[in-house]
Amino acid sequence: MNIGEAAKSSGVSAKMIRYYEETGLIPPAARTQSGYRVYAEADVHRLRFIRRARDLGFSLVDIGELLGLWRDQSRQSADVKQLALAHIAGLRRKIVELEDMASTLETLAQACQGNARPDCPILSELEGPAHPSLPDAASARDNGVRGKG
Amino acid sequence: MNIGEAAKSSGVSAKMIRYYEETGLIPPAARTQSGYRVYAEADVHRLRFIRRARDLGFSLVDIGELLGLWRDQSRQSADVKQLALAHIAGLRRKIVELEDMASTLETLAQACQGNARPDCPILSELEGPAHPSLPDAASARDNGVRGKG
DNA sequence: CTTGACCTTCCCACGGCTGGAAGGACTATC
DNA sequence: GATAGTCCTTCCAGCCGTGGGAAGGTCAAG
Repeated sequence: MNIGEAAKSSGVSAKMIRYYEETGLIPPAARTQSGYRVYAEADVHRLRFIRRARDLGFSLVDIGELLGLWRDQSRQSADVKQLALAHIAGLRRKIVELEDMASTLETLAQACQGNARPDCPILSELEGPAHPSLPDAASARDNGVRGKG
Repeated sequence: MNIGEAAKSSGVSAKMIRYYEETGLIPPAARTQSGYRVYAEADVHRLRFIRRARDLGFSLVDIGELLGLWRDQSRQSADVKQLALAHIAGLRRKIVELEDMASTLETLAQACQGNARPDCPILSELEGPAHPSLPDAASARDNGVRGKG
């Protein structure tokens, strides 16, 4: 099975498969005499695992650990759970942060007439926090949670 | 005022100030004879504007537009509002996406014993959606929250 | 034999920074 | 006025995960 087929049936692009191999997330694929990468069902299975973990927002480092636990028959489910809970906490932090931004902006947008005149509370707020009645803007910007941008 | 002072009093790092200048977000600063950048209060004011917009999650491209509107005395508040509303929509989309991830993971984590034994529904879910006992968790992921596939 | 689809490696770009190295400029102290 | 220490300058490289594309090799079909 060539990389294209493996990509199609795993949902991971060929580019990404090569990248994952290069960074050591997955072991080097077998090769044909001419240098083409060759994949077996087990490899595709692993790629699908990675894809699903990405869909759940895990970083590649986390996924490396998850793969290790997956392969380890003597693993403890507590270790997996801990990883998951830590990731959930990161997601929740990020959600709160974005929620703060969105709600602040919504308050400002509601106060903005949105007409042909220049005066705008959104710009006033950005200009300076001279509006004591409005909620604070969020301060931290990124805590490492992967989005899908 | 040197770049270090401007950085301190605006909350934007010196590195960032140079970067913003390089990318054209802000105009080139004045220079001393020896090449040091020099900043006036108005420059710091603009940097603070940028900082606050970043805190609200605006991209640098968006901030460029906001700066243009800010400077433009004949602006229409409708234009500012439109920008804000588009950004809010983006934030909300991302929040929903992260929320889906978090809730799926929470369902899985709750089903995981978290003990010394190896069996773990989290890994089972990642392995393949062939888990009839947890259909809700599986479908939450499939519901449109995929980034670029 | 040629066409076209695939594969290979390689580098570049994105956003939004952060860090560091090499070297010049300034200020304070001896 | 030498020296130390802190600031400033530019340039280069990396982070994360991915897409894009060039230049060239390989393979199957017509």
